[in-house]
Amino acid sequence: MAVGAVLTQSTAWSNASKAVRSLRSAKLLVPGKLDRIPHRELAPRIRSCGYFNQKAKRLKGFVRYLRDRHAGSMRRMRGAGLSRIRRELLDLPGIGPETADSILLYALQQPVFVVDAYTRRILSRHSLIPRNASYEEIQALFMTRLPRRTQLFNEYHALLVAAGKGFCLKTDPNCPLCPLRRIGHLRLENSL
DNA sequence: GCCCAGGTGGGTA
DNA sequence: TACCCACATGGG
Repeated sequence: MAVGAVLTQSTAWSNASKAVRSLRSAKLLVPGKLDRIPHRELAPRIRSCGYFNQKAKRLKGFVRYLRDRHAGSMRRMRGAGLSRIRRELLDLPGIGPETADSILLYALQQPVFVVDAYTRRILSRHSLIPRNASYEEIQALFMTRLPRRTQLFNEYHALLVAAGKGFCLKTDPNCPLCPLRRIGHLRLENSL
């Protein structure tokens, strides 16, 4: 999940998932292996997700951090505490807030809301946030209004992505699972 | 052939 | 602070 979070940066998941499968088939989805493999061998492996030279460096930066700070163990990393891990991740080159929060939510099951381009676009077009709202402002919007539950944040993010892609709304505007209907439950109208 | 995709960081004004 | 741009491939 952490590798996928880096590889999908500004890239369709369909392309990132090919790169993840390539790493898996080569049995490289192991921190120690990624740490030791030379850049020149790693980069071609993840070619399909684009920006492969940058992303190879970012992956190696992440596993080096995992090795040095958390004994190479995602389990140990998880035990280190949410705010500390988030700060550490943001200090890594090529790991910004969305990638850091994706790792926290999806790889470490921490209750953190992931804000992506779809989230920003949807809220902005419904005048729920100003155009220049910061990542943290948007994140706080959700985190102060929803129960802090990993599974709930996970589902909300998935629904926003679905809404962003135009799923559901186009096919059935009355669908009870319509993402925008769910977001309406947040009572965001008076926020920010 | 053109446009865009679930970012990030460095450069410039 | 606010843009602009490089990074790069694959699919519609």
